[in-house]
Amino acid sequence: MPLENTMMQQCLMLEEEDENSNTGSAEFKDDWEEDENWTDPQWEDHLCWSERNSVAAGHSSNKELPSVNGACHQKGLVSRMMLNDDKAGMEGLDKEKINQIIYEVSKGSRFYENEKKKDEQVNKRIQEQYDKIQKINESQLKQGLEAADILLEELERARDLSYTIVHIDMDAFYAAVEMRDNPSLKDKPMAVGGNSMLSTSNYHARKFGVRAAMPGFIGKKLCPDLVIVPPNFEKYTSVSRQIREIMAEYDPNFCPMSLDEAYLDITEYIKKREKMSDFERSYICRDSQNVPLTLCQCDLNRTLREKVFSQTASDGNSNSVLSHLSNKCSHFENGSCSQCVFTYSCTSSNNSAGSEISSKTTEGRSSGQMVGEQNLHEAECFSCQECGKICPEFRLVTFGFGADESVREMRFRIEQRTRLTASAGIAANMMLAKVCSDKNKPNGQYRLPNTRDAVMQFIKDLPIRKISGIGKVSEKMLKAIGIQTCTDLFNQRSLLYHLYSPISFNYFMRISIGMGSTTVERDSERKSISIERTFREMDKPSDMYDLCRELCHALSEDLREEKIKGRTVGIKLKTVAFDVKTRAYTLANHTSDTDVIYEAARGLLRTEIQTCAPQPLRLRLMGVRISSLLHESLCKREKRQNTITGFIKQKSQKQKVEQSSFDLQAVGHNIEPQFIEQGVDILQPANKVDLLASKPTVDSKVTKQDIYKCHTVEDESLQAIETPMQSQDRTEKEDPRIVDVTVQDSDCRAAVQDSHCRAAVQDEDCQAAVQDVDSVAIVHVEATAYSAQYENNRTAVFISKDSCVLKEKVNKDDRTGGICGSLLKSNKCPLNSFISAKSLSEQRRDSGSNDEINYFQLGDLKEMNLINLDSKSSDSSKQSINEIPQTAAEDVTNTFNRESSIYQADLVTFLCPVCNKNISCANEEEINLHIDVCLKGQEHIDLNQTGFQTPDYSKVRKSTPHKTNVNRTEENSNQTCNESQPHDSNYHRRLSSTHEKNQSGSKQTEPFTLSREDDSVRETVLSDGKEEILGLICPVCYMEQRDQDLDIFNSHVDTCLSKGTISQILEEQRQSEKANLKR
DNA sequence: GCGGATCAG
DNA sequence: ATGGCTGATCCGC
Ligand SMILES: Nc1ccn([C@H]2C[C@H](O)[C@@H](COP(=O)(O)OP(=O)(O)OP(=O)(O)O)O2)c(=O)n1
Ligand SMILES: [Mg+2]
Repeated sequence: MPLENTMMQQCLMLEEEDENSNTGSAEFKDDWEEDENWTDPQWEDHLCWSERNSVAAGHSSNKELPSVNGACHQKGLVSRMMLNDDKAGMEGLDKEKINQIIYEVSKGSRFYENEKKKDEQVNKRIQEQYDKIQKINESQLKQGLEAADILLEELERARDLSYTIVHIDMDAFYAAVEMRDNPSLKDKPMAVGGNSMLSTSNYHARKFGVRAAMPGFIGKKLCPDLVIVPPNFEKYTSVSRQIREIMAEYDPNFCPMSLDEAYLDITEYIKKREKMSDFERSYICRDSQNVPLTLCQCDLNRTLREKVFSQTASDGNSNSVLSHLSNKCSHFENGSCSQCVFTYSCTSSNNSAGSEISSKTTEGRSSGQMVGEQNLHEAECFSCQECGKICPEFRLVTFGFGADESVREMRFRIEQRTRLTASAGIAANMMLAKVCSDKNKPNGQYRLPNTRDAVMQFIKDLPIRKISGIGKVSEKMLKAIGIQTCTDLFNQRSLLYHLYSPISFNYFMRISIGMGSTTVERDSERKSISIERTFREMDKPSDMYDLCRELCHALSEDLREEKIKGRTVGIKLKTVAFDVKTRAYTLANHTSDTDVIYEAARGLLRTEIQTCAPQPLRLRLMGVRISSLLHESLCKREKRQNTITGFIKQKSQKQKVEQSSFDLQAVGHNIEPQFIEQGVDILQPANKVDLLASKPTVDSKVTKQDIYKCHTVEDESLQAIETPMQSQDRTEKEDPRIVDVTVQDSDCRAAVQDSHCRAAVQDEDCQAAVQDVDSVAIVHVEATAYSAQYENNRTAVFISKDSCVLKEKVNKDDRTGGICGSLLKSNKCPLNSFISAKSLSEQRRDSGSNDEINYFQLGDLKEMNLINLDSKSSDSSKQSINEIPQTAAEDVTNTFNRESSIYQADLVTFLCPVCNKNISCANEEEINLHIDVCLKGQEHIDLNQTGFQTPDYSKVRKSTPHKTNVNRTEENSNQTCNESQPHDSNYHRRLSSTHEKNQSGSKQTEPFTLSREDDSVRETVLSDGKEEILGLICPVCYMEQRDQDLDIFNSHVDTCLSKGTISQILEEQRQSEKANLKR
C-alpha cells in the first residue's frame, strides 16, 4: 500500500505536469479538450481518483507491493493461477469459490510451484519498475509528458475514422462443432480437450469456471458433470474453410487470425453493396436447423440459391416479388432490416424442383408467420443437386445495407452454412473491432460508430486487459502504477514514457486514444516452424537423443511440405519442474535436411545435458524449432553448401577453368588409383588458365552474391573471405586469384564418418574428403563430363578402402587441376567416393551452356591458413578458443559414445574451413564429422554472417502486437489432448513413435516406446544391431546405411545398382513420397 | 543473434 | 496423479 501511495504521488506529479504542459502545447490541448471531453465528469473522476489516492511523499524504495488481482484474498493462490474471467460467458461467477477449488487441486504440485516462482519474478519486475520511478525527477517527468503529447498529437492527426473494420469470431468454436455433431452434448457442460488440458468449453461449462487452457482434471473438479470430448481438428479446419469462403466475399483480402476468427475491411464492400439488388442481398434460411436426415443437409445457399433466383427471375417478377413481399422475418434477430420475403415448404413428395417459384411466394404470408403455414403444391419441391435429397423448408431473407446488415448477413450465412454461430465487432480499427466482437458474444454483434466521441466514450472505462496484447502480466504491471483503464493509460503517459520502450509506449498511447491499425492484411510468410511434445518424465540421454531426432525428422518433413528451409535451429526443453529453456544455433545457410537439423539440435541438447551433469536432466517436454526461413527456391543451391569442394572453392582461390571434359571410364566401383592419377594428368594442363581471362559474369548463373573475395595465403584472409565483394573490378585488380563462383544445380551430400572420409554425391558429382589436420584435397567434377554416355544410367564410382589415393603433398600449383578422387597426406585415409551422374540434357539445362566444364581444384588447408596452427588466424574467426560456441557439428563425436565422450579431454583445436570457427576435437574423426556436418548444414558463412543487413528498428509497435501468423499449418496449432490417443491426425503423422505420456492406468513402465523411422530402407540387411551412427549414404538410393562395414556397404550399392536405373529409382521415390503425402 | 518472457488462440 | 501446442513479438543483453 505504501508503494501504491508513492505511485500515486507520482501519478499526481504527472497530473500536475499535465496541467502545465497543456499550456505548453496549446493547439493539441485545445483539440483534446474540445473533442475529448477533457472536462467530462469521467475524466474528472479519474483525476480525483488519482488525487484521492495520492498521499504525502513516501520515498523508501522497498515497499511492499500493492495487492494486485486481489491475490491477498486468496490465501496462497498466486494471482497468475487465478481464474481469468475475462472470457465471454464468464461474468458473475463466484470467483472466490472457483479459485479456492483451483488452489486445492493445485497446491504443492510442481506446476504450481513454478507458477509461484514466475509470479515472484513478476513481482520483482514490478519492484524494479517502482525503483525506476523513484529515479525519475520532475524535469524528466515534464519532458516525458511533452514527448507523449507530441506523439499523441501526431497520432491524432493520423487518426482515420473512414474505415469499417470487422472482427468475426466463432462462438466456443471447438465446443460448438462438437455439440453440433453430437446433439446430446447440447444441454451439458462440456469442454474439448483431454484430462490434462482443455482447448475450450461451451458456455454452459463456463458458468462453472471451466475455460480454455485449464487442465481437464481441474475442470472436472469445478464441474463434476463436465463432459470432455477429444478434439477433432479436421472438422475444425473444414469448418474454417467454409466460413472463410463466406468472409472472402465481403473482403477478399480478409485476414484470418486463427481457425475461428478473422478481420475484414468491409469499407469497399459497403459501397459496393449500395448497388446490389435485393436478390443479391437475399439468402436462404432453413426453417429448422435440425431436419431429418432424409432431407437435404447441404448449405442451401450454395446449392439452391442461384436456382431459386434464376427461376424467380425468369418469371419476370424478380425484384418486384421480393420487394412486394417484404415480410418481416420476425424470428430473425433485430428484424429491423433483414426481411423475410419468401417462404418455401415442401412435403416429402419427390417431385422435381419447382418451376413456379413465384407462385410459392404468397402475400398471405405476412408479418411474423412465415413458417407453419401450409405446404404449397407438392409438385414444387426442390431436390438437392448434390445429395439428391429433398430440400427442407426454407425462407428467403433479404438483408439491408450498411455495415450492420452486411455483418448480420455474413453471420447469418455462416450459421446457415455451418450450423454454428459467430459473433462480430464493427469499428473503425482492428483493435476496437476486436473488443467489440466480445461485447455481444455469443451469437451477437456490436458496432461502435465511427466518430471520435463514440470511440473515446467507449475507451474511457475500458479495462486495458480487454485489449489484445495486454495479458495477465502487463495488466498486473500496469495496475501497479495505477493503470487499469484506457483513460489511465493516457493519464500516466509520462510515466509510461519513462518506464517502457518506445515500441510499448507507442502501443499504449495508441490504445489510450482508441487508435488501432486499419490495414487489414494477411500476414507475411511464416517466420518459424516448430514441434514440441510433452511426455512422462525422461532422464536418459539416449532417449532424449532419439526423441530429438524424431522431432527433427517431423520438422524437416513439415519444412519440405511447405517448400521452405530454415537457418536457425532451436530446441526447447521443459524440465519436470516446468522450467523452460530454449537454445538456438544459427547455421550459415538454410536447410530442411533432417540430419542437419538434428545435428544442430543434438549439439544444443548435449550441451544442456552436460551443463546439468552430474545431475540428470529430467525433462517433461522437448521441442525443436527452426526459423530464419526462406522459400526453397530462394535458398542457395544445396550443391554449394554440401561439398567441401564448393566450399573451399569459394574460400580459396577460385578458378573458372577452360571447359574440358574427360571420359570417365570407370562405371561401377573400385576406381583404380591410377585412374585418378590419370584424370589429374588429363586435366591439369587444361585447367591452367588465366583466371582473369574469363569474366565472372560470363556464366548467367553468377550473381554478385556468388562472388567472393578470396585470398588464400594472406594472414587476413579469413576476414577478407567474409566480405562480399564490393566492387568486382577493384578486387579483381587486387588479387588475380579472385574468381566468380558458379552456382550449379546439383545435390550433393557429404558425410564423414568414423575414421573414414567419405563423400556421397548425387546428381552432379562433387566429392571430397578431409583427412589429417593439415591437408585436404578437393575435387569437383562436373557430371556432364562423363554423363553423356550414361544418360539415364547410374554412374557410380566407388573408391574402396584399398584404392584410396595417396599423395605426398598437395602443392599450390596442383590446385589448378585434377579429376575425381581425393588425396591426402596421411595414408590412413580410407576414402569412399560415390558419383552418380546427371543426365546430359539436365546438365545442359542447368549450366545454360553446351560446353561442359570441369572444375578441379586441390587445396591445402594448411596453405590456405584454414587450419589453425598458430594463434594468428584464430583472430580472424573473431573468437577466442574459450568462446567457441558449441555447434552441432562439434558434437559429432558423441554420436559414437554419447555419454562417455562428454568428459573426455585432450582436445585439439582446429579452424574449420567451413564454419570458420575454432573447433575443439579429440581426434580426427571428430574433425571429419564436424566438417561433414558443416558441409551439410552450412554454406557461405561469409555471405550470411557479414551483418550487412540494415537494422530496421521501427519505434512503432503494431497496434495489435503478437499477431499470430495465419499461414501456419493450422491443424497443428492446438494439442490439448495428450491422452493415449492423440486426436490430431497430424500428431500421428508427424511423429512415428509415441513419446506422449502414457494414459493413466497404463501398465507400461517405460515412459515411452521408441520405434524406428518408418523408412524401411534404413532397416536394411546391413543392420547388425550396432548403434546407429551417421551412416554411409548409398549413392544410388541415397539412403543412409547404418552399417559401417565397407564391404557390406559396397554390396548394398551393388544391389541397388542392379535394381534399375537411377531415374527409375528416383521416380519410385517420388511416387512413394507423393503417396506418403496423400496419406 | 540468443534466451527469457509474454501473448493469442 | 493427471497442467498443451504453435507461432509471434519484445526486451535486454
Ligand atoms: N488457449 C487456447 C485458446 C483457444 N484454443 C482454441 C479452441 C477454441 O475453440 C479456439 C478459438 O478460440 P477462442 O478464443 O475464440 O475461444 P472460443 O471460440 O472457444 O470461445 P469464444 O470465442 O466464444 O470465447 O481456439 C486453444 O486451443 N487454446
Ligand atoms: Mg471464438
